[in-house]
Amino acid sequence: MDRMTDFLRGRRRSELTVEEKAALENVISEVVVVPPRHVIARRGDRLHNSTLLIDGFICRYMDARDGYRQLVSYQIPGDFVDLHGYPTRHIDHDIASLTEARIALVPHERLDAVMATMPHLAKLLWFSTILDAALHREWIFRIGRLDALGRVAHFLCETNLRMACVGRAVDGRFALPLTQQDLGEACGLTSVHVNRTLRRLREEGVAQVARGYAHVQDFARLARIGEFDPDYLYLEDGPWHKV
Amino acid sequence: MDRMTDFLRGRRRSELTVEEKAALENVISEVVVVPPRHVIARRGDRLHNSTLLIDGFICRYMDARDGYRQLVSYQIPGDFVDLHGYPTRHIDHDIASLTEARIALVPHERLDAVMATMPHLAKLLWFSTILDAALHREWIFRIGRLDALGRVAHFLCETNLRMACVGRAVDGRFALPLTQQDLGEACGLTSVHVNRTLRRLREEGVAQVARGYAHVQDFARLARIGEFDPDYLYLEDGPWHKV
DNA sequence: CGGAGCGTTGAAAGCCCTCAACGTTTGTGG
DNA sequence: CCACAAACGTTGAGGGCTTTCAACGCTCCG
Repeated sequence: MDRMTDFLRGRRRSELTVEEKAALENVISEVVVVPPRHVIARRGDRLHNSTLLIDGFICRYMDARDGYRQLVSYQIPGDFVDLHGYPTRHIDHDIASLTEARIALVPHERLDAVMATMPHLAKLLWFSTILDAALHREWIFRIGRLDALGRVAHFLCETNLRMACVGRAVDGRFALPLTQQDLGEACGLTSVHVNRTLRRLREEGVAQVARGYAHVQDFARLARIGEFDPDYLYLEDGPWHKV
Repeated sequence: MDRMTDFLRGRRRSELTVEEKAALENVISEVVVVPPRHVIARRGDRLHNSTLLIDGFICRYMDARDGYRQLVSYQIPGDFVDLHGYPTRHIDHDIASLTEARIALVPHERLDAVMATMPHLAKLLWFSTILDAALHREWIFRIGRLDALGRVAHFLCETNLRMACVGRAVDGRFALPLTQQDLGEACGLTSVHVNRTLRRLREEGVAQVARGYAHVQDFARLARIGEFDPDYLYLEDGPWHKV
């Protein structure tokens, strides 16, 4: 079925035996399709499954009192959406689809079996939640220390590499189905200022974002603007290390 | 020796058998003392041990180009400092002590043994790294969506509960050995503005921070200002739920 | 073809930063 | 125990980046 093909694809420390690959396919109980802009889970929900994203975009966010929200993460194909809900049995933020999304359900009992019998595979699952935490830290840095131009640039660098990693970016072009409002919620900016910032990047020939797609024309310059270092993505050695 | 006494203390999902407690004590190979304001590990280092903080304060941070830094986390007694370095074997940010700190070293081979033979305990270790990620998400929210007053208030709420959890806060009073510069680096503010913000909290009788100590006088109001919901700390039912 | 959502642009206001000066505390050595 | 220096804390004034508010154009889909 190959529904797990993109899991940890392109990342270091992701060597899997044949048995482990088979075991991974078998943790999936079913695959469901979620419509775009649909709330998948809410803060406080109890979980008995975790979900792996096969296709589409999903975001995780927290609401503020004033009605605005803050994205804390987004998931692309190959990402577990809420594997952290396995040890906690509970989620502490909201989850919603951005596009139509195909997600695989993974019952927690099956993960218990993996923990009990396949420690190396269990460690890889743990690793994938730790990648998430590494991304969170980088987001703290991005929002806490960079100005608007840097934040958007950093966001685009990260997304470009993550998409390339799972074979969904070619020559700096990739799907980016986020509105300027969404981008603002990810970067701690208003949609108006995101608009002005994207215009600057466009006018300087660094990157273009329009109609659900992004085109990074000058990755090196974008990375400089965003003080971006791909270290935290734990990428395999490959063409991305040249940037 | 009881060096692990504070690990996951006061958190849900932290029920341990006698054997597991003993195993936890045995993962420690040695205890070392680190002087204040001392760099413990640097971005890019390879790790063969993880460290548990027994006493003192430690912070984790990332440097920006302009010389400023962004704290991404700080650890108090009972926290693992870099357990995430076990699955990754590598750290992606800098770690330094704030005060003198007693830390326990945990060789990764011993964690391999736990993974292979004690899946329930392994799941608790995983859980503790997931608590870290939950804190990261809350920091993203804090910095991305709150103004200066809210950020500092949220920070104080979090610290108060975490310190209370390990028996180090009484009646809203606890050690806070961070300078205003440090607080700024944690909240994405300058030390000057932290100073003005603390003054406002002091003048309104909500909280006082001075000389390495904090005193939260009105937790409920502080929580309202900081839009603080303790859900993400996974606290046991207890007096903290009254706030 | 019409409407709703999204994107774009301008003007003005606000929050936080920068710069600068001075007061206070802490720690060290005489 | 005192003197001194360095680090930390405090306060004011001015400037800049981002937000807010408002209007209008564009795109996409029913």
